Amino acid sequence: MAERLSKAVAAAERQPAPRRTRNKPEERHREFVRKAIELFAEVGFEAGTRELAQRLGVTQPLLYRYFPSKDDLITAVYREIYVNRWKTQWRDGLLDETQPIRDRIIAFYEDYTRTIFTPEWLRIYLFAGLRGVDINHRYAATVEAEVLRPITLATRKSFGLGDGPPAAEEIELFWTLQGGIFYYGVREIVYRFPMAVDRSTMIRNAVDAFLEGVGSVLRRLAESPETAD
Amino acid sequence: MAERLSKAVAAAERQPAPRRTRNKPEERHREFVRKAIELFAEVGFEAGTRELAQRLGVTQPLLYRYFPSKDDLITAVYREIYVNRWKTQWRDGLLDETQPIRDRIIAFYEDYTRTIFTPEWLRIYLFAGLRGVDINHRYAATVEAEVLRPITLATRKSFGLGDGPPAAEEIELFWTLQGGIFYYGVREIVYRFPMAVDRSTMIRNAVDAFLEGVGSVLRRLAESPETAD
DNA sequence: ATGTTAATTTATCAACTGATAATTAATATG
DNA sequence: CATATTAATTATCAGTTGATAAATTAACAT
Repeated sequence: MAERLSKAVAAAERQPAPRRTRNKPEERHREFVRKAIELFAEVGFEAGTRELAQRLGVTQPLLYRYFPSKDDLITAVYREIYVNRWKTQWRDGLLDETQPIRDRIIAFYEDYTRTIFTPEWLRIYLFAGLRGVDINHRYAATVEAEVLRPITLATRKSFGLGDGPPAAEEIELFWTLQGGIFYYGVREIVYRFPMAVDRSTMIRNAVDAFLEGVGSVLRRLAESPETAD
Repeated sequence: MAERLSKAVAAAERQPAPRRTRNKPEERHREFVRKAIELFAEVGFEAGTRELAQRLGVTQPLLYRYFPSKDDLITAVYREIYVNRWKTQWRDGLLDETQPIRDRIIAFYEDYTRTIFTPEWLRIYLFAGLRGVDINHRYAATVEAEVLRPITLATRKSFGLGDGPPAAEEIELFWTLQGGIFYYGVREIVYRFPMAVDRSTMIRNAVDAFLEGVGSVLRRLAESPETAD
């Protein structure tokens, strides 16, 4: 399978040295990362540096002038996707009390899924998780601090409940909603299931059912003593 | 001179071939698959056949007496995990009307997560999904037919709603619950997050909130004409 | 033009990959 | 005990991998 491909590649590379024109280092750097994201999303991190070079129309050793090792390239990929694409306005929108809680949560998930429901975001996130890097830990901590805590507090408030720091059990409850929506994306983008319900409808129904039912559980948790610590 | 000596020493020290005793082919086959599951769960499918052979205390070419190719070994691994570990009693339990719907659903997720919340099950499932094999499609079809449809129908009934075939939107609603619980396992087992809430509590809260709120959405869907098709 | 600098290429390494052929030895069978 | 069978080994191949050193050449300053 890979043999035939490599043979074709070898034939193509035997060309009389296309001798690419030079580029500014910064542009190159960004270009490398961009194409690396594309490739890693398709194949995973085992993708060869030669394959990447070929897609860039460049020789393989050149990559090592810009990244000391393949791992450093991978790190740059992480930064680009999971740090640079985070929007601080998500938190702000969730805390904007001029809007009803339902609208705020739905608007957040509409925009959030627009950001992360791409092969690049989701596939590389799962690849990273399986690899055991700490990206996922750091990202989840951000989600909890910037999204789930605000959602929990805002929801509590909308039910007329106290506004102390959210208990672990409360946060976990909203993780279930987050996970349910996230996994819709995994099914659609990663597993490539034919989805019978469109994204917006799914979000609306999930949030409606959740908000309708979460009140009773939150009330119970507010009354019972904190068991989890 | 020194080289010749070291070469002689190396030859002498080259273990006198531990020469494993023979085993029955069937046992070997099962043993290979078992250890392959272990290895693939750890490293992924790029795990080397030599590493596997070493863990089995066996030479690498021997693997090819039992599996024509590495891909055939991987297929055997899939079968073992995702076909052989499926319990038909899950469906039966969900349809057992002598029990309240809440108890049925909680009991199901308790047992189901006991089966799939292992590194082997979850990691290999994600590896397979990223690889683009059809395992995940087939498995999801089973989940939908054997779990989500029964849950949907049973829940509908418990709310005194009609009992026609479930609409896609209804099924999708229960996929959100399924995905939320599934993703708890991914966070715990794959990402290795320190979980602040134990599995049973998470399941109970998630199911309670869901059942409390799902009624209103189901009623709305029952009244409005089928938009999704 | 001329020389300097650095971007890019060529050539190459050692380690590792899945897979095959030939050989050895343990077991069952007569 | 002799012999056939086959489980398991050794040896090896061809291809791929990440990475390094040295040679080349494009761009730019003078």
